[in-house]
Amino acid sequence: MSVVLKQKEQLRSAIQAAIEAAQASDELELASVPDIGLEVPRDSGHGDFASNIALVAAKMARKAPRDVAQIIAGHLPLGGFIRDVEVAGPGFINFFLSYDWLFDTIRTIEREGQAYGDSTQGAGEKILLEFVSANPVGPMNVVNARAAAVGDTLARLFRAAGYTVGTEFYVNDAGNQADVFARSLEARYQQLTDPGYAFPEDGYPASYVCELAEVLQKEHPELLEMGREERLALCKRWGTDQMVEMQKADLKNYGVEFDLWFRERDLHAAGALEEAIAFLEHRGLLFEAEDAKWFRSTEFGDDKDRVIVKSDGSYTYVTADIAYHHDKLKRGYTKLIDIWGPDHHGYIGRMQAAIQALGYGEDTLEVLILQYVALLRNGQQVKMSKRAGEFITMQDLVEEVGKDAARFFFLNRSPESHLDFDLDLAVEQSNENPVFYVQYAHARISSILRQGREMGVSLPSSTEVDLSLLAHDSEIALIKQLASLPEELLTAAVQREPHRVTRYALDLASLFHSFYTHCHILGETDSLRDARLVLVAQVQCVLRKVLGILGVDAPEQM
RNA sequence: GCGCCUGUAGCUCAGGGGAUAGAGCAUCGGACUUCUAAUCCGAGUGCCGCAGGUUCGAUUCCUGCCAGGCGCGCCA
Repeated sequence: MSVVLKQKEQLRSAIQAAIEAAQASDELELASVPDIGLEVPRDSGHGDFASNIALVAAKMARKAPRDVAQIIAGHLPLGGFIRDVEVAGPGFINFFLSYDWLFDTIRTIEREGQAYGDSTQGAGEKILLEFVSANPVGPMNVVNARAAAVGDTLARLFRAAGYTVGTEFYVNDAGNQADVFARSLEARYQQLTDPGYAFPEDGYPASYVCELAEVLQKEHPELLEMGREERLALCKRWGTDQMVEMQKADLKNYGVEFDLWFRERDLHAAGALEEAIAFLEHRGLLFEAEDAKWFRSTEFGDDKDRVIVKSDGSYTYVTADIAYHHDKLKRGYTKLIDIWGPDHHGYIGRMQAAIQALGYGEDTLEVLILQYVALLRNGQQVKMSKRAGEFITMQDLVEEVGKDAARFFFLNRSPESHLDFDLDLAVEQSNENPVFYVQYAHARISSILRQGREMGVSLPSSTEVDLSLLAHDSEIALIKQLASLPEELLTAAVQREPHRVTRYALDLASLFHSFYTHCHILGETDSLRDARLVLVAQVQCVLRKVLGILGVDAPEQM
């Protein structure tokens, strides 16, 4: 259990005992004791912890909140771990604790290292996190980049929270768009020998298709000898494979590696669509109308029923997706989380319905919808046109601003907020760029420890130093921030809010920088120097931990 | 028309039933003979979109409205 939780539990029982004592002496009359709320106040002047118990209990006690607080406070034992108590504001009870819990925090981090902040909350739950899943017909865009950052960091947060996690990229290599792409590629291939060859009306005009055609010509010169159908099949297979490899490389370059790249065509080959259809048919959830086969998704709360087999006998996108999600569940995952772009939110209802039709609870599938990303340059929104092949790809972005800045920027916003990505700011190697601010804190600590070693001062163990020397305001604030990590990480995971981690990292870096200017280390007396060395080593450990969750490098020097 | 997201400082955004609503940037003024000044310290800024409701207490929760973005295919 985290130090903070342990502290809260102790306080809770102390408050409970105080209330009981007050009742025993007839000062307070309560039919029952409400939940005892405890929080770490934003303003450190309000103590280490504060409780609103008196405000909540006031009505039941038929007394003014401040009076209730006063009575409870009067029964709290001082001198032990509670250093001081005050009643403040509308009736808060503020607790000032002895510093032991802060020193405990330092020792805990030293003992747990990179495991500090982890929990076992998620034990027993197997989460499958599917994200990005961009069509294998071209380069990824900036929303894909946002999804990649959010999904990857969520996966890391889930692992830290004790969940078993699988990450997957669903490759939609069997649908319409793959066919359009194949025809485009085939046409560009033909045009290499026959410039007059017609390019499909709905084809992809972008130049990467031409470049791909040239590679294809070298690797598969036999294509011209084939029949058209066979030729298109090869273009589709080979072309989407090329795109997948490119996407894989781009994502790796961005610090994101999936456990599994799941091919839609494998589902088709395995007969999984037919199997899913038969399953639904067997449960009486399909019907025929207008020459097509429909899934009665309205049975499970969807707006309208959905076509599963088109009148031409082919399948819709949702058919394959049902089969895919069925496959995930059959692999033993207890929770499916999909991260989608904003244009897919209308799709949630039918997939939720499908999951229930397959016999699983309505909480099984959770869909997180990201919002759009607008790129700004010189304060102006960058206009993009996919049709014209003019758009900034994920790779462009990573090349321009770097992996660390890109990830940090995406993760610095709540997932559901529309995001303005300022390219000029992200690329700036200056104090304006928040990612450097955090990395700089890490590098500064490395530098101190390095110079200490050069001076023959090695890092002592917390048991060898007098931690009570850490009494400066900036030191106390810093340790409190370290103490709050476990709860922050857990909340970020449970609420699916990775931006909490960037905020935590920025706050920690800020507290460290402030400490750094107020407190020297290597020039101080041995005992103070050693205590501070232990402190900054733990700060560095935590910085490395949170940067690792964000997928951002923790440099030794800058 | 229906659905989703958003509306908080000049800008970009956090926060969230409770104490004086925060941060970064921008603006202004300070701090380097000492561990990295990519840093720190200080200063000002707010009908928390509007109107009702619930509550001891609402910027936060509920309802309605207004504004911006997006979606409502036998596309994916």
